[in-house]
Amino acid sequence: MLIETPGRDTASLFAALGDRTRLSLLTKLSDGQTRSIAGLSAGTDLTRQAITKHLRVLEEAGLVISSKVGRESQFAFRPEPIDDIRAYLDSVSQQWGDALSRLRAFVKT
Amino acid sequence: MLIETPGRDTASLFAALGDRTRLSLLTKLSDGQTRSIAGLSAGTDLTRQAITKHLRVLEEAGLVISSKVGRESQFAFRPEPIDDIRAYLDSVSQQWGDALSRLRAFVKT
DNA sequence: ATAAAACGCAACTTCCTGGTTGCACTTTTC
DNA sequence: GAAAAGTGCAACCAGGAAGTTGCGTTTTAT
Repeated sequence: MLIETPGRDTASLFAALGDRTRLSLLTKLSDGQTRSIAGLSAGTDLTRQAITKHLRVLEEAGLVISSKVGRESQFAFRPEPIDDIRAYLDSVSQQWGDALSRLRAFVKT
Repeated sequence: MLIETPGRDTASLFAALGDRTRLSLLTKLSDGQTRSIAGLSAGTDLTRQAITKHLRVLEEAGLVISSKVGRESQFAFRPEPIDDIRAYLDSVSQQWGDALSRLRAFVKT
């Protein structure tokens, strides 16, 4: 059987999560509450602009969605891409598990 | 309840996976077979050195382990960190799920 | 109607990343 | 023992990422 090469978007997904600030933003938003940029910047030692950039990265990865409400733009968590990541982890884990099984069978012989 | 901020190493784990080349290397190695740098470089359009650098990144993240055997260094998949990633995804998903539950309960009232 | 809040855009800086090349070193192989 | 295979190390380069500052625009509040 062919080894399935992971899609390019899977890598970008991981890359979007590969930053402490973004990870923390996503963790906050995962409680289902919608937050503005100012709200997400409060309590951070970063600039509002920096937070904005990170949010755009998360949005491009599909992990977050934004909509303008009045003068502020609200961001919300979007869980769908998480499944893609799980799918990759599962495929890797399964291959690894299969290898272990074969190894055990071989040793027992 | 406090929102648990993800550890800094979780971010580096994601970062290590946030590259197509590294993702592909890890996918190959996840079949349990040990491979040399030359073996992993074969079939790639990249230099052996580039592959080496990627392998070092994976190794620092703990996703791979290496050992010198004669003149070549063998790399093997290391599944433990995968659980850390799953743990993060689960925590995020659970928070999200809880939020949905509360929302449904509220609407039904 | 003014002031303040919340944001977008753009320029700029700094640092990291992905990648290459060149060379030296150690093991194998013939 | 000489050639070839497999690496490691260091320098170097281009481009992208993270972050800041400055300024203009649109809403909201007083």
